[in-house]
Amino acid sequence: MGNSPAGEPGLIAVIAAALRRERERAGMSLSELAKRAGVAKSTLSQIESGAGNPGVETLWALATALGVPFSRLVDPPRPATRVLRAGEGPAAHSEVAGYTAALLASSPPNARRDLYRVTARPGEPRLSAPHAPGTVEHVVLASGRALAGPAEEPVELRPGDYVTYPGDVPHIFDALAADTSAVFVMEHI
Amino acid sequence: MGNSPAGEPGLIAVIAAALRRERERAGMSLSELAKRAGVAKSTLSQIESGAGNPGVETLWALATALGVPFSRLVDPPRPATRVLRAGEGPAAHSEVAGYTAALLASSPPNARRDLYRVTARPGEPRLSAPHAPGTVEHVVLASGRALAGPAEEPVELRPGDYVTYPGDVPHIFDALAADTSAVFVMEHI
DNA sequence: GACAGTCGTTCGGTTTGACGAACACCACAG
DNA sequence: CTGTGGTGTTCGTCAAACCGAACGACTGTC
Repeated sequence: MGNSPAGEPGLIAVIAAALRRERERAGMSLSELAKRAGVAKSTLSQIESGAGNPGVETLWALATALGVPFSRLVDPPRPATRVLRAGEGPAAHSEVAGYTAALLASSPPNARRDLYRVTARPGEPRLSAPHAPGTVEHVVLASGRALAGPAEEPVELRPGDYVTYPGDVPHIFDALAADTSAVFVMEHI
Repeated sequence: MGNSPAGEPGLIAVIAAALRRERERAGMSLSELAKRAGVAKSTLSQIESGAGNPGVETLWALATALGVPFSRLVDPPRPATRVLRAGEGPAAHSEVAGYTAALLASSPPNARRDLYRVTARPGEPRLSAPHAPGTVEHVVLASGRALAGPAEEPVELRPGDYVTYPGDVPHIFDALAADTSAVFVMEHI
């Protein structure tokens, strides 16, 4: 099951560390967490010590007992300070007539939540095909005016307005004024 | 391991469905996926049929072979359309002299990623104490001018500028012009 | 000091997940 | 009709995850 490219900690090591970290953050003892999760504390002890390959139900029980999402136990963190100026062309950006989308940030692995800056010219509505099921989009209008949301029932936005909607249906972003810009957050849940 | 509140599908059923869905979306046969992931196809067959409690390493191998994040196999989706107007006071908002922060969206359980809209008046810098370790903040300036980032080395932002930095150190947001507003994304990774 | 209450660890026994081979099924080439 | 290559399934074996109990260590309380 070669998923440990030498340098990396390895999956179960990550889980072990995350589990202990979250447990201590929650101020629980090993015994207490084991009891709450309905797991033998011997099992929990072994998992935290990095032994073996726990079953998903076991891990799930522990995660919910800790009150944290499952993914926090498997995806490690990662910080850093980064600046991107208004004009700069970032990692990835798409551009069609009068519409530019700049990818500001995305979370590994395989991008679960992406942050975009969008600018659009009026008169050229941007219709997006449905994304993967479970996707959700958030839009905050920074300037101008726009029509955004599901294609069937878009919402008119003014600066500061916010709308969220499922991303797995066709959706639209249509600038109604010059200098229209917005911040997009796209979650892949 | 009572994690199936009657109405819900149950964890392993969710995994089974998600696995089959993702596999078919990737256009892979059961045999092919099994081989790529280094898993016996009998094992994969049983998992997809909803049998038993697969190990995390097995699931991880399948997820990476499918090219999808681990969490997509365990966390089911959830949509909804919601609008919040610029002036509206939403779910939660803090307000100190000349500084308002409105919580636009947060992801359950226990908020892993929050979306804020912030407006600030110049001359009243907002210094935030460190958040939980692993927190990361993203800021996109919508209007005005501001100094934002880690307290030791803030960055001057103009409309459209973007900065990201660790949230577990003291950080600052200082408006430099009237009508300064920004969009905040706070991740708890 | 003796006791009760934690903490987290280690030790047999039972349950069960992962494996490989054999299986039935279908499609197509010969 | 008989291979040959593909699908996804079921079977028996073995390793291991999970469990409960027993363990030593450490902290109070009477």
